[in-house]
Amino acid sequence: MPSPIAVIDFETTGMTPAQGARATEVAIVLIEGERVVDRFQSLMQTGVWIPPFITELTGITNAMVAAAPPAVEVMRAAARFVGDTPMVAHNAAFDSKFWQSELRQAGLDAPQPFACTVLLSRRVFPDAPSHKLGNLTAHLGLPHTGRAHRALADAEMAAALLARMQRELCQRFDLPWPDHALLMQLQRCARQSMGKLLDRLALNASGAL
DNA sequence: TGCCAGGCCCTCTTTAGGGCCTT
Repeated sequence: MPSPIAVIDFETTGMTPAQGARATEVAIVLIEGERVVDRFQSLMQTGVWIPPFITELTGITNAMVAAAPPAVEVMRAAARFVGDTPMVAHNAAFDSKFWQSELRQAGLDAPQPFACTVLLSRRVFPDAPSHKLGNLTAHLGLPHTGRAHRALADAEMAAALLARMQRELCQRFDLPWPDHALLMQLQRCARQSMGKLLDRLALNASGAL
């Protein structure tokens, strides 16, 4: 049984917590292999104003978050949901910063390691015309999961993309189902060294080494 | 009501610049 991975997506008021941006919605999809085994989703109230262009992008309004539970409450529930499960996000540099920032403001640590589906997809599908989440999932023919730029739909898309890449790695290199540690290793490789790493793993898997 | 980051990767590179990706 493949070990679980938590795929997360935040909607926010801006690009970075360093400039005062806060989360407006979080969704987490727990997957084991290719199977979604659990989901967590909630809007959250931080008191930070949502600019109109963000509302246009996400559909999330100031009225919606005003009626949502406080961010501290939501993040504590999210942390309980994730536990120590390793995490994945599409452009993890973005979501991991909000994960750390929102948990810190809720008085919690964020010890979970993050792997990134953007970095991985650039390795696994280097010839894809675009590595934006929506474009890439459409290019690969993955199922439509709902309104783009809502947290749960995007987390489900990223989870489907991750599973597709893991299956691709299994088939292409005759590997066992790649775990989070291997995904972390792959995302850090330059394209050539990724090939060498996978060749070595494939030889290992075949018993040749 | 609105400002606009940062890490990664590629290449016409490495004493750098520009594009991609996330909201």
